[in-house]
Amino acid sequence: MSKKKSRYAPTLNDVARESGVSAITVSRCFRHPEKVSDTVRKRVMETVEKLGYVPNSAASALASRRTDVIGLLLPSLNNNVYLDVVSGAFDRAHGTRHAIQIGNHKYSPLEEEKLIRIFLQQNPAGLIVAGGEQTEAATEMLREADCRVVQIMDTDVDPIDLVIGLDHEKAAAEAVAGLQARGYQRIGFLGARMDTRSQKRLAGYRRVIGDSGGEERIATSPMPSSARLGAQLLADLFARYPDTDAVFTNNDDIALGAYLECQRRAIRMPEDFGIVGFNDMDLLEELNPPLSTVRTDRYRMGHDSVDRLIALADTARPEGAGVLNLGHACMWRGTTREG
Amino acid sequence: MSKKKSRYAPTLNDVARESGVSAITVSRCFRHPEKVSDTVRKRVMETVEKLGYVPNSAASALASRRTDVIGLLLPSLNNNVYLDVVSGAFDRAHGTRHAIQIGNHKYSPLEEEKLIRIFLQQNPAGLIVAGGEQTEAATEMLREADCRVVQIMDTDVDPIDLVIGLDHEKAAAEAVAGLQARGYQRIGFLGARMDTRSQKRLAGYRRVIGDSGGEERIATSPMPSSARLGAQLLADLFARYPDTDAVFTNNDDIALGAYLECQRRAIRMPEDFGIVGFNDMDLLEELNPPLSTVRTDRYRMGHDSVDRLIALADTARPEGAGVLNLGHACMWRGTTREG
DNA sequence: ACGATGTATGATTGCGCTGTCATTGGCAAT
DNA sequence: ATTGCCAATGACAGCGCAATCATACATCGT
Repeated sequence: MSKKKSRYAPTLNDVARESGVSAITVSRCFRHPEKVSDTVRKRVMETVEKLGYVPNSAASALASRRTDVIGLLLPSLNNNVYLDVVSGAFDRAHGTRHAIQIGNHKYSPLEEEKLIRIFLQQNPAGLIVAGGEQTEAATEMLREADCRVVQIMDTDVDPIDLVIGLDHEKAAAEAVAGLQARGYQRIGFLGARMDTRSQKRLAGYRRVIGDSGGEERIATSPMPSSARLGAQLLADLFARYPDTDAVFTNNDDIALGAYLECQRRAIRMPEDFGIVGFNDMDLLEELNPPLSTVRTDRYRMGHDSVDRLIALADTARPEGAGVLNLGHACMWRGTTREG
Repeated sequence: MSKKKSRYAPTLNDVARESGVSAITVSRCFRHPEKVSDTVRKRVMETVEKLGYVPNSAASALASRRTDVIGLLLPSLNNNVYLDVVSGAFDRAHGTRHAIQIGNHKYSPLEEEKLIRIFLQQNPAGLIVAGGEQTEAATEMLREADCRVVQIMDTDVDPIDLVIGLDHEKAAAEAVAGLQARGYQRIGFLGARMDTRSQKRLAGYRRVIGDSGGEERIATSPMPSSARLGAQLLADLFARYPDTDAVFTNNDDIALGAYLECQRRAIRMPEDFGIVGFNDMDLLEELNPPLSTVRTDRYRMGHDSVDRLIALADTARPEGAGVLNLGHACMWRGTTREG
């Protein structure tokens, strides 16, 4: 299975010679096609096809001091939420000259700072960062960066260029208020891996419970989310507050665990117990009864981030800033009573 | 929100001047640290730290004609199976100088060929490709490539360098035989998106059913997998073969759909009906009853691929080839009778 | 008809780094 | 002391491309 030395790959010069133009003209056919006459461009592109020429991105990056890479910094890759973001980002980048480069910092701000430094050194076309937990230094770097930065997931962060996300506290508050409106009175909160967004959802829960003079019933864990953990958290909550009649959960994994724990205990949903999850994973709707949850559009966060970055890439600096709230939707289904 | 021009980033020369050595020595501190004396390396690294120097990967790639990028070509990003692969790959690459670059060809061999061409042009440190559905041209490129290629997912493909996967047909055959051993006699197959691997699982099913003189009961769909589709496929199967007493499914999404459809129809599992899924998603075990399935180790496929590529990167060509079968394990749980 | 303006193309240069080969100095063997 | 060798370091060139400036030619208005 020995390998041949990779054959001499054609360069810009080869294409230029073959099509009887200068190298820079070939380069222009890729970078600034509008500056080349149709006849020449057509001829060059035929040669490109014929020789199987593919631009060397390293040389291009070195000479132009920029790349077509869009960095996507995520706190986790073990989570369906971020898979959807990734999926949206790749779908949008597909077929463009842009490539998505993922970085996974595993919820570590220090690791994130390191990744930001590395990514920025490569002069990316843009950077997408999830969440607002950067270190001082990281924020500073992003602010000074020579590329656009999109912050996704939350809306209540200090915008650098563009923010695309949703209001987690508001979404949580709506969900909890919705439970109350449906007649549930002793509502608990179940949460895992209490990162910033989870904290915001908890804050939303607290606000509504506080406003209505209710008692806070909270079970959380620093562990990553899972259905198993959701079941444990519900068991924990019942041990401390046996009369709890509903829970709002941090996310759908936890909700599913709570749901299954209720089934095990033969607790009737929605009559005797209500559950609302968060994110609206696909399978929830298939359950019997289908699980109520708060729908969020992670796919679009990834997709639109890349879309905006591509659109803004060659634009003058100042415009295009702001906050884009993708919103949320409470999906009241079978695990909650009629409103 | 206007941005400052990115400040002058320190280069190799800056570090060299600052630490009183030549540029090439600084370069060596990164690329070949063993060729630099401890004292000099320590001094250089302190300067690197002090100036916040980060190597310019484009310049490095151009000069050395190689990059530290490992390409990971996948057929989908909407699938937990590949998320696990990605997760494993990123975990292994984390903290090394290697970066993972994902490509998503959406089950299109032509798209895959295009991606392979683009990736190879960048002189990657290695390439990981999922599945064995390449075009002729793609296979040829991989064979001639100047880097190691790891083919993952399957084991029964023609190895280029290294193959890491499992035997889908055998795994399916074991699962179906296991159902028979547990007393199920009229076993169906449910499958979605019938890609190569799905076909192999179907082949395993057919072989066992054929060998035992049973009747094939197959419901498939070209659509992507989902719980909803699983429910539909089971309904379809029941419509055609009402006396079916078990199903082996293509994957866990389909299995989950079938499972929920059984619940809806109040079909008792495992007494009156058996289900075996494929892949062992986390949540299956939490169901009541827990879903039987075939465990596969996608995380390790991603992880070990990167591990081998890093280990082999600087190694002479010929060794390290072969097939690594990560195996599988039938998890007999609550949706199948005792054996 | 003439310069003014614009459009298409080319020549030169250097981006930051590393491969290659050359040089230096220290040390063991003779 | 001389030779040979190896480890440590340096000088230089060039990787493939695109920014910049220069040039040739066409088009237009007066």
